[in-house]
Amino acid sequence: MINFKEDEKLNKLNHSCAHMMAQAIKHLWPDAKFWVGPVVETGFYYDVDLGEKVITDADIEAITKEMKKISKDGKRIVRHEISKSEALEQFKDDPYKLDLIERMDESEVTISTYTQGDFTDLCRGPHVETVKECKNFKLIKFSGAYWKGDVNNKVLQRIYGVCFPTEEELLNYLEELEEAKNRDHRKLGRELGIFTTNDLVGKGLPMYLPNGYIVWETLENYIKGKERKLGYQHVLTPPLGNVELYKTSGHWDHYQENMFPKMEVEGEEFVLRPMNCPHHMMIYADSIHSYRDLPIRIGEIARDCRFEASGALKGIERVRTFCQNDAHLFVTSEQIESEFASVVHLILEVYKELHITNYHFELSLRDPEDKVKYYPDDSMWNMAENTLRSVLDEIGITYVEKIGEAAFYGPKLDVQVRPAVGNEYTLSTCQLDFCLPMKFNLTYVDKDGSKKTPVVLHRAVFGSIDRFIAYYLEETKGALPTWLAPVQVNILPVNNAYHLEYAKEVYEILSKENFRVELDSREEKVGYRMRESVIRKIPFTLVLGQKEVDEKAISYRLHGSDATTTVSLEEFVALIKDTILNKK
RNA sequence: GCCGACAUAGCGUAAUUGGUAGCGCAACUGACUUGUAAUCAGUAGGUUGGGGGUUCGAUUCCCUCUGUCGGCACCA
Repeated sequence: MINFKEDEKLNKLNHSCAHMMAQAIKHLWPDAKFWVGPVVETGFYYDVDLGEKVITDADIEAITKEMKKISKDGKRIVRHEISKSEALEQFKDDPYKLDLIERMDESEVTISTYTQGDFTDLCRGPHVETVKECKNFKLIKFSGAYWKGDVNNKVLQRIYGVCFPTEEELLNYLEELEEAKNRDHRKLGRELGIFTTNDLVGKGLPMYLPNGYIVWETLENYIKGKERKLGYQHVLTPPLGNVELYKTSGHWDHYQENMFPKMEVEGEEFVLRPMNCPHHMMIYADSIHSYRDLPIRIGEIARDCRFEASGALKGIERVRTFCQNDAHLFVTSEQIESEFASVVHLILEVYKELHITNYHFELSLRDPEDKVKYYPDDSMWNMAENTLRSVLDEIGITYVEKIGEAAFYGPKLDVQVRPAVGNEYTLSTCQLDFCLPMKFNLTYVDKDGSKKTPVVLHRAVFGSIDRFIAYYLEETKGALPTWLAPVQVNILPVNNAYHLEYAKEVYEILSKENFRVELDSREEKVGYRMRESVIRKIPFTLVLGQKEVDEKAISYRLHGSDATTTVSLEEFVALIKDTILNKK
């Protein structure tokens, strides 16, 4: 997908188009006040204060029409450099612009404006030569948006759009957007029988259907197998706990409003757990540990419940209950680097095996200015952040640093991915934590017999199984690789009267190999059954007729291909085994 | 949660100024006996998301609740 922000040419064009949109809005609503109109990854937007006025579909049409007119008129876009006092004077009627200007320091930035015809906007630029270049645009969507992103502020009207140098590029892009909707996991999830929801059960509480559970179970077994090989031990802990547990960990203070309300039973207060760290801390605390025992790696596919804002819920990507592919590694300070590296390597290995290439790393650091959210210990934070940095640099992966994105207890490495529709999100994570072990007084006995506090690494390779399924459905456009496919082989006898017996033989043999096989012996034409097999995205569809019966062979068609290949049954079994092994 | 839009059969959709619901696919029944993306015919399926109001009459207008979608905010 195109990134408007990073493409220099598109960035400039879209920025100019944002100005043109503002000009059109000013023409239609002369009292409109403007906040900012930046270029983002998905195009441009502008935040506007229209007083009580709320944008409608009809307004978007009117704005579009006015923009076309402005573009056709083709005014030049002219830059002026002005002093701060001039800027304050020029924008004296626009409180939002004044807010921007007042925070500018003349010695550091050149204050500039861009003018096209009757419209001038405060802007550092650059811009295209004339508004004529902005003619191939489309206003995509609109909504309310808090001023400065703060819920306590006024809601401004935000309009998003895209602009391209040519009409062809614009149309191609709009088509891509349409196609993206077809690989939205919510659509695929229903079509392929992966999950469903029900109003009576409640929102954000998906139920996995038989097909979905096959995917789930296969992923779970895969990742637990990987973890076992790396010395992880799996446990099973309850999905709720005493409120004191979360008060001790600090989660209660930080995330109370995002937890389901506590319930009182026989004088005790419980909450549905929003994360598993405290339970795993208690597992560690269950016995006395020697430095020789470390690292101790506790893993669990663990169910959590979070009271997510209703507006945040999305398919199985963002839900109110989910299962994390969680683990906590209890290590000595000398082991931090090697264990962290081991987790990064595991993530890289899993992504490679599953052919995932579309992701990037973010190193989430604390905002030193934020004294409320983060555990107050500068040396701890510096040490933790530098450790993660040095390991990442040594491994040689590229990453972006994000200030203020760390967890309250420590910095983290996040793997970010972009869904078919919507905002980027975190898939895998690995977090360094010096905090919780102290809060729970966890210890191990060191060489000299003294008690030391272990360091904890929180990590999740699949993030949550739920979210991973959402992601992988979209990555594969619903054509899940054979090892995950709910049905791996679909057998179509050409004519039941002559070929059903052989088809049953093949079915038995493949089933004994533990492949997930179906035999479609309905009295329908092969074309009809083939169509259904393709729609269900079954990896292998066998067509068995007289030729195959005579030759004791099978003919198969691979999903995504329209070619048929005929091989012996033995060869076919070997082929599927190989396909499953390679996660293709 | 906030701003806005939407909600018609399992899924996708239609209904002119308000006159009580059509269609396609899927399902079911029968015929056809089939060679790689749709054989033909028939049947059944709806308190138009729930509740309330306006009206002689509401899928249509108003209120409300629930849910979904697009953004915003949030994301341990």
